[in-house]
Amino acid sequence: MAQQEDVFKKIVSHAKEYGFVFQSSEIYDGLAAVYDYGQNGVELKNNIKRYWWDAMTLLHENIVGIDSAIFMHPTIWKASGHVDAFNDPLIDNRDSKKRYRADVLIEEQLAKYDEKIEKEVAKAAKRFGESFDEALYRQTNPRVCDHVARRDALHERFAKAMNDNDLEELKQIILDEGIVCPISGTKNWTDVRQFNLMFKTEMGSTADGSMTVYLRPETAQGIFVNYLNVQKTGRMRLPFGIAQIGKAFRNEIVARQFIFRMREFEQMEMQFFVRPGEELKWFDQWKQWRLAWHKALGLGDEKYRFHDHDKLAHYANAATDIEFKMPFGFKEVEGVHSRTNFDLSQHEKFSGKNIKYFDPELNESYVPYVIETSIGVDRMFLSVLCSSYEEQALPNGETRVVLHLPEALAPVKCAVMPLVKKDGLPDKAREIVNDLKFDFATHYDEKDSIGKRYRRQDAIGTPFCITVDHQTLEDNTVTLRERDSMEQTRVNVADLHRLIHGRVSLNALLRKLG
RNA sequence: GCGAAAAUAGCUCAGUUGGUAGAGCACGACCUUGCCAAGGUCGGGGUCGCGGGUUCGAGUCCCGUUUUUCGCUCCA
Repeated sequence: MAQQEDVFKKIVSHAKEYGFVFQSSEIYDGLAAVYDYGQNGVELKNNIKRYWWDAMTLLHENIVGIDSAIFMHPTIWKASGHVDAFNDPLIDNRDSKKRYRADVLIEEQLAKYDEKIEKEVAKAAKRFGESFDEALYRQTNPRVCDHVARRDALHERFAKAMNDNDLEELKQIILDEGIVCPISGTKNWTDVRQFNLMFKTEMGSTADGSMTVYLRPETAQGIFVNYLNVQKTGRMRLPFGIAQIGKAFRNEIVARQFIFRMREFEQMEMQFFVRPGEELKWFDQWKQWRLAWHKALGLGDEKYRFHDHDKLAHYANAATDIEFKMPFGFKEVEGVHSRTNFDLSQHEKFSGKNIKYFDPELNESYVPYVIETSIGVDRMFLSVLCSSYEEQALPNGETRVVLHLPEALAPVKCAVMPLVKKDGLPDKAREIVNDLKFDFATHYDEKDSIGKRYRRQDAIGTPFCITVDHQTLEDNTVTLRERDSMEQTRVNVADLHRLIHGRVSLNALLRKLG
């Protein structure tokens, strides 16, 4: 394990050293859990997105894409449940280092009063031979009266504090009630803090005319609120899907593990709209399709597993994660959720608009059920990077660092290099670059020894190196060196395009998916 | 957010009891060479994360802060 974490550190260093990922605002000491993609990282990331987008929109005639805005009407987040679910008043116990939801602690205290009251009333009922309700109604026992009064007062005070979002009052209630940490048994509490996981900003430039808007915490809602626009203008029939790639933002309490959990991240989401009752069939279908998409990259089938959720979110009736074996363990890369008709029904309720789908075959209207596939671009990026990284011992006793990136995803497809920087070889190499550059990301490099240049390309995962030597000037052939095997073959310059294209195009990858 | 550790050149690191900031690699120029990280010469690059304090003097000691890593916690 320690060794694996060591490898992870090296991968993070490698990502920086070779222009894949930089920390945001580095020269200003950085910004926590925010990262920038460098010159090679952006290419790899774009290739991942293209692979996903094409797999969705080209291979499925009933899936189309959209690009919705990051800003959305704030009521959308009330409808989706994010405003309530993402707002928890939290409090820490300094002795046990445990964190609790302040409202839950107080609710538990209320429940204790209820227990006490119930106990006393039951005792009274037994003594006077009354029913429980009769005894409760009379409330003659002063101890019961006391508990009831305190419970009701607490209830009122708690409700007001929650309604006013009064965090100081919540803490005061916890102190006044003498609530202790169940673990440490102490009352050594921090202040109550609000952890709002949604970023807020103001829309409208004047102070009084502005409204609070949120940076979306997921891209899905942009699809839900547009589903009927797409269905009608695209004349879509169920089942159909809408795909979207875009940024989402979460003000995570703890964001760690490099780009695995960031505050600003990118999602690739596809919402698939189906008839009620057919959702679980489609859920299983999408689980298989999505796993096939991952496995086609050839990162290693054993590195994937499903993790079915036991505890389902309020909107779901089935959910699974596709987990990938990162250096720090199996981690969620993608989620496949059966979201029922929760989101669409909520939007119908909150917007007051009819957003039912008319099914011409059944001749009836209904709110469709939704299967969601949601994958984190950055996590996908990390899984590709981690599984590609190798420190390879060479027969000559040296070590090379090589990224065995899937060839279609590699940021640079080929590098053209003159064996020596004289005798017209650079000119010939430039000529080849000027032909290949229209179709492939092509590097030219004449600096340092040829071996060093090969290693540089290995380090960024370039699948092919093309070397121009003196023989090239005579018969127009070059050596084509493969990244993984380091083997060289002599090929005609005229064949380069075909040979490279056959290996690095997304087409080959997509065909594996049918 | 709590606790622990760390922060010195692009990278990896050294820097003694406090006394004028170093190495290797990388980078730039030139020479030599030519198929898997070659050699030589010269050069650029650091207010030692940031801010205070102690001291004649702080990379070094103290306090605060930021960032990173690890553990806990959280993840609708």
